[in-house]
Amino acid sequence: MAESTVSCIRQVDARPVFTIDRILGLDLNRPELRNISVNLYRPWAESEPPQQRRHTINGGHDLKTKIKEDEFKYKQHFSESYRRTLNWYIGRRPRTAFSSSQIELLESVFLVNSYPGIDIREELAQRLLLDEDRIQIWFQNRRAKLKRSHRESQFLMVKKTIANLKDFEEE
Amino acid sequence: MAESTVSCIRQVDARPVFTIDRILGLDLNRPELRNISVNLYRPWAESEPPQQRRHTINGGHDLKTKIKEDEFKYKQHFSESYRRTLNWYIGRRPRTAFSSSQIELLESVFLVNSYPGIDIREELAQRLLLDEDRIQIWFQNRRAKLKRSHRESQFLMVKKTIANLKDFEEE
DNA sequence: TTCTAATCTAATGAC
DNA sequence: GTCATTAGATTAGT
Repeated sequence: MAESTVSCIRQVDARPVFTIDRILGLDLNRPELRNISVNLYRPWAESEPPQQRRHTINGGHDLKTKIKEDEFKYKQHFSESYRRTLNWYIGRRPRTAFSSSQIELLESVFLVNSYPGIDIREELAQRLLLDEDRIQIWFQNRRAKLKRSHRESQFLMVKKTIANLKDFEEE
Repeated sequence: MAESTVSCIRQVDARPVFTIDRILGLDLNRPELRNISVNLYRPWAESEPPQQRRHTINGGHDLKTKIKEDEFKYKQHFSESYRRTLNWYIGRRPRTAFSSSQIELLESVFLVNSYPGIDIREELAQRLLLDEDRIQIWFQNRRAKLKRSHRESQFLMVKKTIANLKDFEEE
């Protein structure tokens, strides 16, 4: 179980009272405090990775930067398999391509209810042969898109109004 | 902000064809569901809402209690999604973007104590020039993140074990 | 390039 | 407090 991880933290936790100063005084660079790693759950990664499947908790930034550098370095030799490995390394789910019929159903549901509960999402997932997770993400992104379009139209309205005011002044 | 809410509702007004039967339960078009005003305390909202305050603090009731009561009263007329829309109309707190140095301190404190008491939270708030509220929320979300990663790694372990068992059987 | 699936996390409300 | 879910901001694939 995660018992070991938990107890590790509890151990540290168990110390009596901390002031910020004391915490700041701690040498966080000590090896036992660094490289606290976390196994990420990547269900779409089918086989065992060639490398260790570990990301440091807040190492995402450095990791990404490093990967970007490598990407630039090897850009001309960028093969599909290398990209796949990179993708796995970063740990991103492969992009799902919805079919037009799937989109059609999702859009028609969105028109009526842009916040489907778990029951509706599950039903949709079953009908469309997708994970419920994909459905949820789709609705999240769809709502963001709607909101964006509203913002943009509002902006246009304001711009128009201002333009009209200017015309009025010039008359 | 009001613009998006209004057009959200207008969309429903258009009454498109329903594809999933369960959605039919929602009828946001009923007039009695509209124009329900509940003014909440949103100190970060720049201007006062145009309506009168319907809830005032009086007697032994605090604002939250009173709002809860009214919410219960109207619950039968209140669809979940309408309530949500209403809340967003009233306004969320703008998302706080922590600086990397703020995150750094927060993380270093989290490493040794993931449940800081009010005294430490206040001290952190003072140092980081943030509200104590933000600190508390940050720790809540950080704990949730840690827990999630634990769950995920456990799941992965189970998957691995099962895979190993299969390999063993096939030998 | 644009559009959008995916990710991360601050904020919220239910319990 | 946890937990699920949201919005907002971003990253990255087609």
